[in-house]
Amino acid sequence: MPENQEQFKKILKQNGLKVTTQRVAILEVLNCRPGKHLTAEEIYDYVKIKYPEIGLATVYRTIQLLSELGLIDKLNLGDGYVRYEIGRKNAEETNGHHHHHLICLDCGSIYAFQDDLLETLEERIKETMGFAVKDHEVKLYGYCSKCRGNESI
Amino acid sequence: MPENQEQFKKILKQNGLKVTTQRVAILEVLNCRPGKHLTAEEIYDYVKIKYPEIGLATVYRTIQLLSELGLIDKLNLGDGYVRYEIGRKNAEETNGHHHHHLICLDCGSIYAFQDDLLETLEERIKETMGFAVKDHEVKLYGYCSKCRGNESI
DNA sequence: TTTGGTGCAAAATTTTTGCAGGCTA
DNA sequence: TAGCCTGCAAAAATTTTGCACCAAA
Repeated sequence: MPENQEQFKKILKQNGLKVTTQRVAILEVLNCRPGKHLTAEEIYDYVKIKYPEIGLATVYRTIQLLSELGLIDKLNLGDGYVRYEIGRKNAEETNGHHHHHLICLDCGSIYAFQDDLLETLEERIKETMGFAVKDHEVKLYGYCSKCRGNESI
Repeated sequence: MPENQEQFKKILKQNGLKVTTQRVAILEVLNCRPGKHLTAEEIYDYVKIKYPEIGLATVYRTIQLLSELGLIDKLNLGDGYVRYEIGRKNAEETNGHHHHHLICLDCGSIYAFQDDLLETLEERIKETMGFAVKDHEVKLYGYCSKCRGNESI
């Protein structure tokens, strides 16, 4: 993550933005938790551990900024909270591949999986509807193995 | 929609719920606009045309109820609003098939398309992860034909 | 030094809840 | 008639904004 951090600073500067302690700290929180889906409030709580002076407004302003820069991804998992996670492009592990979410209707657990299955679909849509797909988001709702074991659904 | 309305009343009764003017009116608003994605406030405005006495709280309570009954679908199109549309199972036209959304990053238009492509994926997930998929939601972000014509993106 | 960024508090939004009265079954 | 449902208003919860001060470049 040190190299990741350098990358981040460069991106800020390239966009005429300043590198502040708060911005680095917020990205760090998300970067240390790939695959975690945090709400603004949760990010705020984590950042406060290291920087208790930070304000919630700054968290909101920063995640909006990071989201626009494509450094973090905004998620709506259907539970009424807007959530964020480190951007696909930045998380080394995911290699820039899309990943999607499995949401358990019983226990609420969220699992990630990767798949490039949609590529053929996206091409077809471009041909038939003239719509050029740039990004996608897939959510599958169902019951995870744990919950399927517990009860008979 | 008259037969649809009978069906709706039956469902309410089956669940021990009462058939009220407000509930019928709200479902009617959504039922008359298949494919439209309305926010609670928008639903409220439409219903008020016929029933000016209705309260916003009732709209919220009712859409939550209708959503639980599966009569309407909750949508998060990423624009910060929670939206609703008539449920797949009830909209005759869609035949109960899943439909997904194309969201234009430029003009914000939302198009629907149908596809059963995910079925093979869902089976694979069940086998490999033990996760039984019951429903899915797919959003594709990109640029629609109109916007692609206007500018060179 | 200059400009953008931050913290705080207040405001704005969106959604939920409590309660007295009204309507369905 | 009994109990669910509604409207209103107040409360909650989440996010945005204004402003004076502070910090990065």
